[in-house]
Amino acid sequence: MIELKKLNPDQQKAVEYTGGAQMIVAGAGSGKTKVLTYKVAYLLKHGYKPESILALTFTNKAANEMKERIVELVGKKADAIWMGTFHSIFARILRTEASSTVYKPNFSIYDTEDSYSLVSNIMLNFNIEIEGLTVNSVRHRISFLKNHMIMPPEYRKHFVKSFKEEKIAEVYEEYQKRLVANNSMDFEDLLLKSIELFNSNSKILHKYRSRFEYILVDEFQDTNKAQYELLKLLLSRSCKITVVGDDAQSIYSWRGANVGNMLDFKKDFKNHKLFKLEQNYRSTKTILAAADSVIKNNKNQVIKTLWTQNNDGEPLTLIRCADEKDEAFQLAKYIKKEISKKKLSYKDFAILYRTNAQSRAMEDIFTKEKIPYVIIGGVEFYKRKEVKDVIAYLRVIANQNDEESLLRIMNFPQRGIGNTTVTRMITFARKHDLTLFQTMNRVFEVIDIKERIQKNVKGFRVLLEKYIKIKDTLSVGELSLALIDELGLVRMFKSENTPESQARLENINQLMAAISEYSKEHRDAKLDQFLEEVSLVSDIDMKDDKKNAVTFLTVHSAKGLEFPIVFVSGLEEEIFPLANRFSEDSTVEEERRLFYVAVTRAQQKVYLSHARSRYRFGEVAYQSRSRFIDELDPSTVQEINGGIGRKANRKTKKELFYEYFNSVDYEDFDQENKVVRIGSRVMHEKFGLGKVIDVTGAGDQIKATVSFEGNNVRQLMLKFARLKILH
DNA sequence: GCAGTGCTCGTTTTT
DNA sequence: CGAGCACTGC
Repeated sequence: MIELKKLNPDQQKAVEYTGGAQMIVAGAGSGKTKVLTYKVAYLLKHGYKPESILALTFTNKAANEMKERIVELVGKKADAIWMGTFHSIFARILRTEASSTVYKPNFSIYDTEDSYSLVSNIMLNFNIEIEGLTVNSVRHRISFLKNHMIMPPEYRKHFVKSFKEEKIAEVYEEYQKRLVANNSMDFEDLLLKSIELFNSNSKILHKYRSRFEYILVDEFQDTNKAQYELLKLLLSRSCKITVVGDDAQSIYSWRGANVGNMLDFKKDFKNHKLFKLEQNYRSTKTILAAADSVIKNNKNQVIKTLWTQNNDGEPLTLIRCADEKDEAFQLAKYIKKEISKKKLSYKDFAILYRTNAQSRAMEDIFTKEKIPYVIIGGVEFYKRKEVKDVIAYLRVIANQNDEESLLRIMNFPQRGIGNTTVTRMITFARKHDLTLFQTMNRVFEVIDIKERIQKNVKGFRVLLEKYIKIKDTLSVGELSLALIDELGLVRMFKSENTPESQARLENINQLMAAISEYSKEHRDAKLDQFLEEVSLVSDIDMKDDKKNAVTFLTVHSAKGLEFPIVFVSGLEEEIFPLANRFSEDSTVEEERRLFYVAVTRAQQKVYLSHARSRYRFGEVAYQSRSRFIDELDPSTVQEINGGIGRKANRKTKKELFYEYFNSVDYEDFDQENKVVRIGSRVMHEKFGLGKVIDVTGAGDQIKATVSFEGNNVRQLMLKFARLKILH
């Protein structure tokens, strides 16, 4: 049962208003998810059918959580609500309505990497070798254009003014053509093709317009032009829509998100009602004051005051560190300290950073310090090579037009179909207007391919066809299991027996576990459905909240989350704010909003850290501290002297070693001429401090037996081990 | 056609 | 520093 009494008066009013276009400006931690949840429950209570409500969120995780909470309030019927990200909802609609488009319902969804390789193939094909036109820059450009709804004809007409742009236009046109030929869409297409469909087919448009009687949008400040366009298309005359957003938390403009949508909304819906949620329930007064003191340096912002009844709380703690390892070590130290002091466990901590690369040092040190952690993002699970390879098989089995996936697996595992053969087949395919898959059946017609290799191609095709035939009779789980077995991947990785192949094997096993779990939960799910899910999940969606571990994640991934204690690391100029090659003022403002988001994730306490030097691009870079630190209201921060200089007397033995370890460059040490003797003290990057207990061999073959901390005895080849000899 | 080794290149953030 | 990548020698 829903009790509006559990809401504050502002929240209540926002829930109860159902008169038309509504905008809720909701500050960080002001209970916006709660309001949305109650609002949906309220709509259900007041006669809206679950299937007539469309709720759009930023991540699948947010959608799932919201749905769970609504189920708690109103029961199972909530399952019928249309709730998900823009991308997943419109993918679903496009599949249903595929017959009215040029696509077949089993279209593939290309991620950034797939789209990269498609662009790369096109550029190779077109022989484009122009200074400064890399595959990445072209891919970015295309993505940018699509995000801003500039299609090839318009691009050509208004933006092509140089030779370079002419070439980009050619690639862009071909890219769009190939996507259609591959029966595939990239992320942007999911939105753009939906718009196209609605604009070209009024029957379908009206079907959805009348279906969705109420639309709710979360994180409205991070919607892009196409998304806003879709909303406007779907709205009927009564304009029953609620958008929730906070301009101070707009951090996705690089992806085409347009805060301007918040202003446009006010213009486009003259009769809209504006609601504000300004009471924060999450953080301490000090944290809010600190966040506010920084964000107010932005020129572009809607002034609103966020207040809280929570305690003052502790000041933010600023930690100075020698370098990234020292930083990681100090964060570990403070986590241990907090746990021993307060009733907290590992899962109450989050370490935030600006770029994924920064997690590496943290991982090393936390492993050494035996602190459990989970990483969100980085090399995402479904993007790992071996995982993508298996997925590529499934994609081809589902959609034979998917040429990018077919190319991926053509010679994986190796079956004697090399580049030359593939190039010849593609040339043949283009000439005869066939797909690559069809060409495989006519490989005997392709000149210059040896009989032996023709056989290989035929064998590959027979393999695929076998699975294509049975794909609808087996569950996704059974199908994948049989496939993996036939490909012999497990055997392959086992026989390689290297650490890398071990890791790959692990990933394959994990993938199989995920697939069979999916199969169990979705008894009659078809392959297409599973693949769609896989294409649109993000790592944050897979976050396991039950595991007791410190969370490592980027500030972007942390959006919408909260933790009792938050560490914002790497607060250095060029890192946070990140150096921008095409620097414009607005980017610094976005970085500042990002900092605002980071700080306001915390409930009780914020630690800030910055390092004096840091490995970047393989060399040591000296860092100056972030301007955001200096913008903080000094009364909210307490600085402690960490790794550098003073107060060294307080350091533990271990700390001193870390510091020593980090303070010496390898070059300073003439390791060649240093002699390792029994009894030498050495430092190893992974194993830490140790003592040599035996030395054998001569010349290149010298091996040392070293006893490291924690009864860890290892034999190491001096040539490779890069031991630091301390004596 | 392919494996193995030098090379170079480049690193934001993500649906 | 490390992951992908083009080149080289089989």
